Amino acid sequence: METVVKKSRKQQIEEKATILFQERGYAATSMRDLAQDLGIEAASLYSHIKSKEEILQKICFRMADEFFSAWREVELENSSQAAKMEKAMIAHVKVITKDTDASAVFFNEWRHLSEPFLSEFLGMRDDYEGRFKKILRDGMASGEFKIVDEKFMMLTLLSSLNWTHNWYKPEGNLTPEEIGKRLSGLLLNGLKNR
Amino acid sequence: METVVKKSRKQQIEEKATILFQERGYAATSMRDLAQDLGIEAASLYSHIKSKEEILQKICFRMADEFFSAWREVELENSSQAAKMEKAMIAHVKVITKDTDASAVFFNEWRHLSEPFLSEFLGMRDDYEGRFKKILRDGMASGEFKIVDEKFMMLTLLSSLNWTHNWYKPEGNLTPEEIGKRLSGLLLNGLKNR
DNA sequence: ATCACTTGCTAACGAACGTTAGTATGCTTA
DNA sequence: TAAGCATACTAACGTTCGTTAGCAAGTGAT
Repeated sequence: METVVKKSRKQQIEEKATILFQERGYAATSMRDLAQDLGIEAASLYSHIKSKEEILQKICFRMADEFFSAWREVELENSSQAAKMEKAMIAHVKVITKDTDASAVFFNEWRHLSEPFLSEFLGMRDDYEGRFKKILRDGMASGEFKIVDEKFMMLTLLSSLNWTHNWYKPEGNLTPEEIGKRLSGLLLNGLKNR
Repeated sequence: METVVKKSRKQQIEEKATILFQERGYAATSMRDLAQDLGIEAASLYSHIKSKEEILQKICFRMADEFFSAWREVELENSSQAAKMEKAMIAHVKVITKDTDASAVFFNEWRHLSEPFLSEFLGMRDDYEGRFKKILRDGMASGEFKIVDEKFMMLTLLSSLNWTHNWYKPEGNLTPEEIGKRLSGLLLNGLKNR
């Protein structure tokens, strides 16, 4: 027996918008496109939302929240920096794969945010990247990692992680957990001292 | 003494457009924006170009050409698959760093191409990715590389390479050659049998 | 001196854009 | 039964979009 949860129209709008923003990009998606996909008139959208950009804001900041929330369990890991990094990478991939459409919008369309949202967004991104850099720094300080260019390593690491939204398929044979493990294995193997 | 090469207006248009497309995205860049940056009227652009999309096509297919051209010297490398992969990665980074703006457009805006250009573009991308996969396959067949998921590895590899356009600065302390070397070192270390 | 080419303008086209105002209908709750 | 909320409509607003037509001035080559 299934429990049918009725989604509010507002939620339906945001979900459809996420798909369209991902497929065509924010700027190339019109409110009339969105309305048509929902079977209503464009003007009717405004009974539920304030503006087109509001939808983008919701998507971007909800994803940001999820990345930060997922970090909580990362902080619990204290055995080694390698273990901590693996946990961080797995957590990151889990968030992405839970909603690849929203992730694509998050990664590709944030620049269409207006101020002050843009600045807030970039601030959060800096914070998040800083957490990865800190693990690398701590690992190098303790001798666990080779000395490498911290920023270079962080960028390479995150680029591999963040690309997963482009190819992950829930029906594929790799679970999010396994993807995170493989990526950390791959990228940390060349990094570890032994 | 400097040699001043006068650039044709058409070329100036394409260069400015590249910058704007990179900054704001193709769809969010208007012909009036572009014209204003050049100090002329929007209508005047059409004395030099056929359409907005023509500019995008030029950028995308010129970049594609450069990636394929750079591959020629890769084919000369036959000592080992690891050496070949390193050469491929260096060549790839060199192309990206020679024009990071055009690269950004190439990577992010190709979906705004109309048919048949879109299909042609995707075909070329498949071809190019196939070349990386082949090096991996050959390396695994010869025992040089560990057996891994070929597609997964190729995607991870290319995502690290392709992200460089986002952070590379010509005035930085890393040369394109060194970036390619470091990336191949990092990603291939975990891959090699030893 | 003429021709061709490059470069640019003004004016305007039809289409699409995000959004607002005002109204109507039906459902749920008090 | 009344109130309030969710939902959707038609009509239209002012703006911006990519693009075209037609014209004009300057430059370099023949």
